[in-house]
Amino acid sequence: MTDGGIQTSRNAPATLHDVAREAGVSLATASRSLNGSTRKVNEEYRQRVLEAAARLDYSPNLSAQAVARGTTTTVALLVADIADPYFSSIAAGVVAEADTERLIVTMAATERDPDRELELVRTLRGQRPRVMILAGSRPTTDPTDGALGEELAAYERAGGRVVLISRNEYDFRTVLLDNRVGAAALARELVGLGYRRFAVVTAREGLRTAADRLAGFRDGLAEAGIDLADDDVIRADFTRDGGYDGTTTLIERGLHGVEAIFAANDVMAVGALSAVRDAGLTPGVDLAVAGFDDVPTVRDVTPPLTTVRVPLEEIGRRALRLALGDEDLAAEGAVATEVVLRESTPRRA
Amino acid sequence: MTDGGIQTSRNAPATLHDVAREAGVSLATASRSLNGSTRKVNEEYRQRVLEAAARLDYSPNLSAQAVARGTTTTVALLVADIADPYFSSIAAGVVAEADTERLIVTMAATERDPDRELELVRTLRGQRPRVMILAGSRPTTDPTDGALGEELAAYERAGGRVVLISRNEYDFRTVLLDNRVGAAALARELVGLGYRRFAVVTAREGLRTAADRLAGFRDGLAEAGIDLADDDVIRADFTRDGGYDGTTTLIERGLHGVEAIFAANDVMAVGALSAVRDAGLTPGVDLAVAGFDDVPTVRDVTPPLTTVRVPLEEIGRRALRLALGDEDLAAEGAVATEVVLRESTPRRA
DNA sequence: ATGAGCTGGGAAAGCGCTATCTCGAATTGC
DNA sequence: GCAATTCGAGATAGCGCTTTCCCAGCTCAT
Repeated sequence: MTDGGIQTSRNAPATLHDVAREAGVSLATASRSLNGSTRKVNEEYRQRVLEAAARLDYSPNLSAQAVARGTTTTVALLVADIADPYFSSIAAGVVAEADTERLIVTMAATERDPDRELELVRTLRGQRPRVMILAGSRPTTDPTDGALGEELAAYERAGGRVVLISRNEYDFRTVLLDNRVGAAALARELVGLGYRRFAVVTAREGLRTAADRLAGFRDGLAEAGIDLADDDVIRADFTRDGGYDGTTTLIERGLHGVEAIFAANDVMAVGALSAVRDAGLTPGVDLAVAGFDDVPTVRDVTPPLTTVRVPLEEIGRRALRLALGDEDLAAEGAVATEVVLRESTPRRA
Repeated sequence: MTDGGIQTSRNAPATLHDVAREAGVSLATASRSLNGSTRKVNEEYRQRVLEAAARLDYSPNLSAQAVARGTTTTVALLVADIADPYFSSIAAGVVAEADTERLIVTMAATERDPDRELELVRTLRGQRPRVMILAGSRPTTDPTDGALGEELAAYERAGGRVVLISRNEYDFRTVLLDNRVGAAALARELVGLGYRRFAVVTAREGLRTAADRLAGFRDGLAEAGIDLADDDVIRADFTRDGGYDGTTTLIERGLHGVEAIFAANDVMAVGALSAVRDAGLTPGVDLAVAGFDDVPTVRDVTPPLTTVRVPLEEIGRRALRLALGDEDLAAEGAVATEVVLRESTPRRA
């Protein structure tokens, strides 16, 4: 063999069978000793097995266990984009909670493509995960024509548990964030600070989360008798660059008295901040900016960003607990959000 | 049964056996039709099987396949903290590359705890992943006393592939970033901009990556005949808050002429920026700040951060390709880094 | 003593697949 | 026209486990 190493013989990993032989007990006893089944096993035997396992560096084959038991210890998590702090925070929560339940998380990225998402669900279903968590909003109109819903339903029929994060489109358990209420509260606060003329930079038509936030913001303004002209709603990608571009567009076409920008999520808001600055204006002074989510970085941008706090990691944890059948949670309703005022929206003189 | 739903009978998922029966062919033929084995199967039969599979909403049980084939399609990825942009960027790269290879990624977080890391490796080994990627630096002194190395070696002996990212402690394939060279280049550039007195905010003793970056920075300064006093090296957590705290400490104890701070990674640098500001100074004007990594957010902080770009996502992709046996990569050596000068380190008058 | 009732180890039947092997039928060569 | 091949479907032996099921050896009440 061309394997250059010394003693690098390719040993197949030890099987339970090997352990049993090494310990001089039956396969059944070895199995029982190593995973605490309902049945007791003589302490002396147990020790022998444990030692043999350690000696052989045994590691149980999870696939085989899954096949034999008919159930896995896997959680599947789908997000739009792993590098986006919104999703990575949620993912961190899911992973943390999974860890306490000794579950393993498999992750995939949909890249905001419904077809991809559907395909990923199909593949991941093959893993027979105990739970499947889908984060990230879907288009309000579904180009795959309900195929995703059917796929998920089939998965649940087979004993799986689906949890949706912030998308109440189908009839599955859902962790809802109060996008609408949060955005309304933000609008109210901004009005309270003296702002009267607003523009909104949001996602292109058809993204549920973005739509709700816009609607909520309108609600809040309406309470104060302020109307948001359609012209003052700019559509762009739901990303940092989208925020930048949308804001640039807004500024170039002329602000016409707009005093504050509401960006439908924080990464857009951060882009907006940079766009404002690049246009030669001072964010917070010439033009206020507010976002939504309170992702970790927004307290470190300048000026620190006013936003609506969403407990992202908690949402991840909650999604998993919900899937695992914590019914208290199911009753609790939407996750509360909280307006966080920072210097990007100073009180208006 | 207490199942409240209409027609929500809990159907076990269809098995290949069911598909074969439905299609009126043997198990073997069904298997061959659904995954294109080496053997041909009559087109008419194939169609029948495919249709039956669709009708029954069949999804192959990956665990069973893994057991039967003796090999999985899984990649295990260990990172310190999923919500940290450094790791989430790398993870995004791994996931993207895995996707093109039709591999599934399972992710876990070590939370920078070597014991946890070891335990996670043990658990994940049970999955028999094809590849195991460990990102994130380890202490230079290993509290688990080489146990991790042994565990990984055992895993490789059993046919797995280990890839380390930015940690060349063991004898496994590694994606090395040129921390030392990058930091030296940064130092050189800063000197070129007119800076002469530096402080470094870095991780506590014993973190490889941080140590290399410090050493490199010293190298670069040394070329210009500048010495970095030990007093001017502040140790703190390798996180945003660590950067903040370390910088605060530095400022409180008196700057004694320090003109620029080098933070050993970007999240620390971002914390440093905030600390400078909170101390009543203007970052970039009163005190320059530079970081390392070029995580996405640093172009949006104010002033935009000078840093050393590390192609994080590319590193993730590369790690996986390397594991999969792309030997060209193995020969390529460390990943190149590049100094990116931004406004947090303006030319000194 | 005796038989009913526990204990707890071992044999073996799966779990849902893949891959080898078998073997009849169709194809080919001379 | 008949043996020698080739082809491809089906039976079956695993893969590494778990979990019945069986049964020997006990204890204990009668």
